[in-house]
Amino acid sequence: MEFVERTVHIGKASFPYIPGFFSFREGEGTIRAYQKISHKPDLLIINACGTTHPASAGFASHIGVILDKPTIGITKRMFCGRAKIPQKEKEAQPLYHGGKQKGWLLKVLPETKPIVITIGHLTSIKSCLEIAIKCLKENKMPEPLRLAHQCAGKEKKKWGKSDGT
DNA sequence: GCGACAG
DNA sequence: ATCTTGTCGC
Repeated sequence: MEFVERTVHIGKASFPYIPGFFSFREGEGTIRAYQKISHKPDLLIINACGTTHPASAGFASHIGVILDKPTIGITKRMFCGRAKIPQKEKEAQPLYHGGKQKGWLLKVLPETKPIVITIGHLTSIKSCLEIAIKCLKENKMPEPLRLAHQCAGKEKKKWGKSDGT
């Protein structure tokens, strides 16, 4: 796995952060940043819920439908769903919601809370975990997400705190 | 029942 | 997300 490209969209969020309505706040900025990408990816890893959402379609699913692209949702904590808490390093426990398994809790590193991996759009329960694991390097969060998050932080400082993506 | 609640 | 220093580990 190697870094290929990075694009950024700067803009003010036009909607407040309300759990359950994440797409309204993050949707526009995400789409705009995606449109700038020259080398379109085969799949997107989104820092938000996938199908483990009150409406069974979180932001990761939403963005997948709009772009007609496979997506996986990865977050630091569960928004909804039920799962046993993995204790051992590299242990994965199934995450259920609405009577079906829709993701996993993965204990990436010892001494840290497990990350939440969920099916977003056009991905299977098996592949979402496999892909997430392949994207892990030496940090808790998968490399693509870690770099994107780091980049967002720097851009935010550069452009002042006008509240953005 | 109550509180918490993706970023 | 944001508030925030020094500190620990590879």
